[in-house]
Amino acid sequence: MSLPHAILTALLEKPSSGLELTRRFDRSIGYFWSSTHQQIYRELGKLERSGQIRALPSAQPARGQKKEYEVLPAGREELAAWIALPEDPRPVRDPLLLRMRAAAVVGAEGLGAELRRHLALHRSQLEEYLRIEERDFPPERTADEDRLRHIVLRGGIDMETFWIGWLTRALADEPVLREGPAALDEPAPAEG
Amino acid sequence: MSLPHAILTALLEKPSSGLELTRRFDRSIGYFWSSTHQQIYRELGKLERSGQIRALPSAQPARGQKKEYEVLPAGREELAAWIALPEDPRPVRDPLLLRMRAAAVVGAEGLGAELRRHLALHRSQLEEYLRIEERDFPPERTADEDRLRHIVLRGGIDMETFWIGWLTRALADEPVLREGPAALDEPAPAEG
DNA sequence: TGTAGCATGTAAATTGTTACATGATTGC
DNA sequence: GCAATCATGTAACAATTTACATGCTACA
Repeated sequence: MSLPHAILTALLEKPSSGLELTRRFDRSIGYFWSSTHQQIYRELGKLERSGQIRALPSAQPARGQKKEYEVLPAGREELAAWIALPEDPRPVRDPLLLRMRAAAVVGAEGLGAELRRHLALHRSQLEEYLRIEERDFPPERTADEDRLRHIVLRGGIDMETFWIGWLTRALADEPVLREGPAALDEPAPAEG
Repeated sequence: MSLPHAILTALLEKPSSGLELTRRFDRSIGYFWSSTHQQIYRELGKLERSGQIRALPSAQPARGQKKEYEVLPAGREELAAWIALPEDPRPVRDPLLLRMRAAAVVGAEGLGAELRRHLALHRSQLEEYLRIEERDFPPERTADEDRLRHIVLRGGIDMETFWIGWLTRALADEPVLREGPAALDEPAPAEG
């Protein structure tokens, strides 16, 4: 149950409206805690009612009107307390690993193509992380927050590297995953 | 939405009752698709009503009585079709990375201890996977299903290895994570 | 004035979690 | 008989996803 904490973190980094938060949950914060605008608006309402955030005075209370929030002391305290709270790693729940296990009983038809597709996606995500690293974390920076944020980004980099390595090795080692994605002289596969 | 597929896979590997499935979702299948008995019973009901599985004839329909299920052809087809279905990797949602990002704005008090705790948990999980690998996948085995299941297990091994590497490096590099679990000769540091 | 895009929301359905309830079987 | 354990479930709630609804602003 970390969505409120993700929102508090984002708002401490920079006071924002719901839509601005939504956009930041598509990059930045969103790289390790994804969310949608529906969840965000609902949670902003809860956080406001519980006195952890407030709308900036300038904001109109009308619908369709931009409404910016900032974190109150109670919210900051809640966040600091949460950081130290013991919480075990989530049990893994990964559809791709599950599909491969299923393939062991009903056949790997079509799985090789999916692995190659995922490999491309992870490579592209890794490239994006590396661009961000180059842009935001030049070697000379040493403020505490920068170093911690850099470690977080390295988490993303290492995770993508893990997927790329695992997928590459699986495809290289395993003959049953080597079927072509579609014959070259057939019409292009439809995309939805 | 993969729980039904996880159950179909588990039942194809071996027809089972709800409780037996629950136990296998605590190890084996559960290493990459976790679930609880409540979800499992609910889903078994749905799968039975939709004709993808059936209770074995021997099973009594009484409460408290063991009831074993097996997969019907429709279930096997559904599973085979699902394997080839394009499905993007889930967006990451990791509380530990989020906590570190939060620590960059409100301070890392207590976070180092959590990282060390997680490091120990991941090391122990890795050891378990390596024991399973040694026991179930000796070098000479070469059946298709065994090789695929071995690749899945290697996914778990590589993932734990990634976490261990990232945590180790973070703890080694970052001074603000080096606080003791509680200072031995000081009162607990106040935090504003 | 109409339409595209910005911005904030509501509603419903699904999925996942936590706590509890009930019946059967086994060993004492 | 009774307690422990096996086994199957219900109920209530929380989190997440998907689809839709509404109001504002700019601009052609």
